[in-house]
Amino acid sequence: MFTLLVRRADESVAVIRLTRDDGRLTAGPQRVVPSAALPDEIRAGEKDSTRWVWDDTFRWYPRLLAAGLRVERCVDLRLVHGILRRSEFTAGNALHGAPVGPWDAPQAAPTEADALFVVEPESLPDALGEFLRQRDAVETSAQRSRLELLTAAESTGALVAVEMRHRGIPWSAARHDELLTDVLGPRPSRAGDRPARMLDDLAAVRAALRAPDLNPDSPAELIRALRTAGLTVTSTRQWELQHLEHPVIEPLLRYKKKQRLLVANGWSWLEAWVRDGRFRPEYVPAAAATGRWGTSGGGALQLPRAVRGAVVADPGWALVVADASQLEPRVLTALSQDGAMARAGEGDLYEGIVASGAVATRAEAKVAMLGAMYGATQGDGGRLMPRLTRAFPRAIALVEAAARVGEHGGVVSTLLGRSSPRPGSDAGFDERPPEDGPGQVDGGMRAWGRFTRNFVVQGTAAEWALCWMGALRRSLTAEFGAGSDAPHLVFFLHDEVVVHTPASVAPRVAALMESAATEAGRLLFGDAPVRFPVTVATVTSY
DNA sequence: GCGTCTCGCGCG
DNA sequence: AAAGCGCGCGAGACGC
Repeated sequence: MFTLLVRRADESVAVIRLTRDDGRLTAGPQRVVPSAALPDEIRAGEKDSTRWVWDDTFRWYPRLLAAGLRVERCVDLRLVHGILRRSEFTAGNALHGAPVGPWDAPQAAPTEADALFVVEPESLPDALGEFLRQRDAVETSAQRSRLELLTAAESTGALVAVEMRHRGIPWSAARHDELLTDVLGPRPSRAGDRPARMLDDLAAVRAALRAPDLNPDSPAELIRALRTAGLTVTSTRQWELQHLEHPVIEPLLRYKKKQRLLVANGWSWLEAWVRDGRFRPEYVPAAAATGRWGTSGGGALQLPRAVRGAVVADPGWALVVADASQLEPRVLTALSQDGAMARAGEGDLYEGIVASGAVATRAEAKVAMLGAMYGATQGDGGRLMPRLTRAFPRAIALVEAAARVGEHGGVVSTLLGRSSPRPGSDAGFDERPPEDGPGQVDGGMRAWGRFTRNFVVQGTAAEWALCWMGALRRSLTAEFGAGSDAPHLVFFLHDEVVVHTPASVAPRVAALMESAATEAGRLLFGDAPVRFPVTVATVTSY
């Protein structure tokens, strides 16, 4: 049922099968095979539907994919260790609160498929012992089924992360260049020169401020020039500038917008990150404490809408884009079992909140919900809180309780058992919470309360998204296989997925995305009367 | 000159 | 209309 793979110092691989005897997990004999025999091991294990156990998916899986292999299920010991060590659901177990060790190492950099001569590092120490400790922590937990689901979803997520990088996002460099040229003007022949359509804005800015040598890219210089022109500003942020009355504002905001596009996603970005028609960001599971993923390389987490048009399906293929509508408030509804909010969410959640009479407009409903989940105290969000509390007492009580725990240095957990770090500690367990006078909650602790308030919602939403993606991956494989001509995930961003698919089967892919969302809701929340609708669009360009 | 911090802004 | 969560990145500012 499990097969542990351990890479040894000489690059051979130890293979250990683990089976269950009278409910006890026991390790069979260790077989050592040369690296070159690993593909055969994988093929044989996949036939038996084994679950591969390894130290770090990012060390193992890129090479397997490069060799044309695919793995259905795994246990990523490093990721699971990170969950179990912090989880409140493992309290009392040896893993709970264990000191920082080799299993807390950051994710291994993915191996380039073509770097065939790089020496593979040996596995993290005592993988078998670590796996048995993890199984013990899960199986003795009072919340075993939730931890089983979370650790399986986390590990499947790691497989998806490596597979998405392997396939890459189809990216049209020509289309990207057209988009840039439309907005900025043609690419300057000399690197470092500003494109033509920025020079107009630059000249207008300099003229309006009577500062012929101004470099608006320097906030310090810009703020001095704005003050000299009689504008009382404390920063050069867009939202502070945009409501000022001065001839410089319009060209300055235009300039800043273009500068941002040029610097973050301009031609140098294209050259750095797009190869052979594919953009391959590295995904980092659980980069955020809440379990949300991060990315590294190319800023895939922040692809501006302005350049998404450069994501273009291959000829004869399509992109099926799905996003979960209003995911976080729906997760809060299900977590808190707030009946009134569940009724409001039968259609568009924000319209439903308006219909409940709590607020007057959809925009207010949205601001109020975000304010509740983020801990707004001022502005429209803060102002609307009392009305939201009256209309949806259970939902609001849940986030308020999470905030109180954080304000007093405590730990909160997601539905499936990912627990928040303690304040003042990156690693999460190694420092005591700051001294907290009786009844006194200072600004720092109030900020931590906003973090724990949001943690339960954002973290549980991340769990839903992992389950959604895992269910989608499974159904895609079941229906279409995993060949190079089969539909496959190419992008994931918190509550949004993109599948690249032969156009002929796009409608079927869209249906699978919707049923996977329903399945994710059932996995987490059983029969709770909360819908998780997804908006699906089939396009040739994202 | 180099590493680190801060700002500003893109995304959810 | 602006203030409240989670990220990554580039450029400039700053400290050594």
